[in-house]
Amino acid sequence: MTFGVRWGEAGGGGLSATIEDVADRAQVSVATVSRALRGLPNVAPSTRQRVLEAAEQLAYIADPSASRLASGHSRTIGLAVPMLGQWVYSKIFSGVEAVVAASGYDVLPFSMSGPGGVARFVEDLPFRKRVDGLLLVDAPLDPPQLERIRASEVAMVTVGLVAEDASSLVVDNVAAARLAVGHLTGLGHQRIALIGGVEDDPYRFSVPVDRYNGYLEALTTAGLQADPRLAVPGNFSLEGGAEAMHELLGLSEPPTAVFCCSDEMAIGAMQVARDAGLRVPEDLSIVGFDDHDVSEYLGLTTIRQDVIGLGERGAALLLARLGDPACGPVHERHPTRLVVRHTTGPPPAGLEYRW
Amino acid sequence: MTFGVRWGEAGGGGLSATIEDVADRAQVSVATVSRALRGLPNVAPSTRQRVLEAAEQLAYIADPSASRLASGHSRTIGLAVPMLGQWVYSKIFSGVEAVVAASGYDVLPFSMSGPGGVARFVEDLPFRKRVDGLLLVDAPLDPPQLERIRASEVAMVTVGLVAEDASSLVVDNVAAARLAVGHLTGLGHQRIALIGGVEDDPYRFSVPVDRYNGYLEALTTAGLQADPRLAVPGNFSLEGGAEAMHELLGLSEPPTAVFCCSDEMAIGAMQVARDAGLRVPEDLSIVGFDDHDVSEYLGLTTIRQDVIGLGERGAALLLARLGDPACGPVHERHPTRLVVRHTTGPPPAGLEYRW
DNA sequence: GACGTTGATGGAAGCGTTTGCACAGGTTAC
DNA sequence: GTAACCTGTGCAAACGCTTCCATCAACGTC
Repeated sequence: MTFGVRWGEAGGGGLSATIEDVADRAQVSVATVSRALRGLPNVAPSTRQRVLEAAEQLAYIADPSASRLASGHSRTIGLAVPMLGQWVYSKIFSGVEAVVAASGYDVLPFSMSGPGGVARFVEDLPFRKRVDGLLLVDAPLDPPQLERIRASEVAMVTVGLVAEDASSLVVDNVAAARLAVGHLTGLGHQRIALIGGVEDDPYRFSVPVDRYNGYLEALTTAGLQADPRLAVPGNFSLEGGAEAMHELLGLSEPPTAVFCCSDEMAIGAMQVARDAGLRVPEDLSIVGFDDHDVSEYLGLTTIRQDVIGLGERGAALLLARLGDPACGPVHERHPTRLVVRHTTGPPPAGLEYRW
Repeated sequence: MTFGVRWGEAGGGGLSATIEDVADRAQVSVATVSRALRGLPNVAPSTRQRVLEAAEQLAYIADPSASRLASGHSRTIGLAVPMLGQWVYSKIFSGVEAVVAASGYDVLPFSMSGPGGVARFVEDLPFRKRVDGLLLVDAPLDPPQLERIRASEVAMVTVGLVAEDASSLVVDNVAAARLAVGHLTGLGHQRIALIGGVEDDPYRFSVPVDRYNGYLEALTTAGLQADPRLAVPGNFSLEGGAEAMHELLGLSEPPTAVFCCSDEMAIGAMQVARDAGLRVPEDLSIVGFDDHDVSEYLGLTTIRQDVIGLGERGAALLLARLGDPACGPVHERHPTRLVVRHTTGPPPAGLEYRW
């Protein structure tokens, strides 16, 4: 047992006060301290006051490990994303962190891009015994994998994929892509390329697939035929977008417009196009996806989605679920919208009657 | 006590196995299980083997709360940054996470931009009792604040500021800014603006101040006189950079070159300049700072610093310190370099003899 | 005035680990 | 052949909380 007196009003210096120190100082039992500090009922106001003062003077905070062990709750939520450091996920992260921190929970990040990738994540379930809830973002999991995660018995909210008995938050990537490409066909473009995900993606992320399908649908709607040579992988990175654009420009019949599945790829593509002497949008139209921070300043026409909001909402949903496990899963669709800026326009006149 | 038999080879389904279940199954005491699983010495190879198998069959993992409580170590490091979601910090984060995850530690993020900001962070010390070590990034702390954090007795590594008895990682922002501005003076510019931090920054972040000083030094070296109207705040954001550029263009004698303290601000500035009909670099040269992902593709001349590496190195330093608390603090300076791309050139000829 | 009721409190048993200590048996050193 | 050591193991006491249960006083109620 430690002596309360060690904790001067300076509030620091040495070992940390325990609940017992507070109890001694407030002249009550540890049980009462625990109740008083957590705002539980059945504590006399005067007692609570005394406990609060004692805790304040000792600069006491409950040891989370002890508290977790005793209560069985970690007051922590896990956030698993494909890759920390990618723009979209860092924004989602900041949204999550803000909401979670405000509620007194901790957030524990997991990057599924580490060694072993998603498979390793599902194999190890590294969040086991450390989180109360898991926010799983854009993880392309098959049913057995989902089942394995579900068996770990943490509350789950998924973003970007739907899993029964977990709440989910999705954006309709198919519709959004259709919208973007429809914008191009509406302008009169007939030769429209797509810069998408990874070729033979081992992870089978759904985002690029959905956007690709939306692209196809929009072409069909416009009565156009898809040319497979116009759909090239861009790896969701600037470099990938640039390479893809190079490839497209090398075609015998290059596109008059490009739909890029992310703004990063669009930026890479745009730069290559300009380096090649093409004017955007006079010679080539470009549409992106995400509405990256810089897109507005680059004048990039794109599909806007509120990524920070996605993180905030996902976190809120998860916290609500933890607060009341009875409430069933909800499935929400988050809106996207087309933001027309200055990288899209009608196809070059000279080309219009080439076909 | 639970029966080992509940844990089929399926490895899941229901409550989680405890160390006691493993002990029962391996026919040893819990103490031996603990030692065997953690690779401690004085365990017979055959025993260890048996324990490992039992643990494997039960899909056992140690409960971190219990382990933390008993051992006094959380095997967690805290990462405190001014603002999650800002490009620089999300990159540092991803560097940290990679290193920390590989070593089996958890990382707990803190954003100092939340309610109350840095002051609140120092007041509450939210990482208390939850981390073994703290990686503190770009926090502008005064000595009493640093002292308060030090009193919380966590190992600390700082990035972007120097604190005695904590290891630190800094970049020489003064020299880097000098280099950037020296590049402009070398090209013949005489009217060089600076787009910097926040006016009367309540946080007193050192980064903008240092870069400003480097700017002044470079001007002096070139025999130029600083014009206070040419130094405007840009808030380290795209929007701020854009506004700052507007302000600069409104001057009776606008600059021929601008040094921006971050690439984001440079991008905003560049866009405004172009919208105003200025060609970059023919009419206006722009230098940034950071080497943002998109900078290469925008052709932005900038100061490159390896932010991911900063995170990785900081994490490694912290882990080393935790592994061997005896090892003294180290202070490292991380290199920066000027990357000349296509946004800088000589000042417009017509203007050279205006002054 | 005896009696359930309610509110405030304390005692004590966990929670699942780690770790200091004790101990048995087997070596090695003289 | 005894003393001094290792090695491998188990026992049990922490670690600092939460929470069930019992207790006790004060309060109407009939």
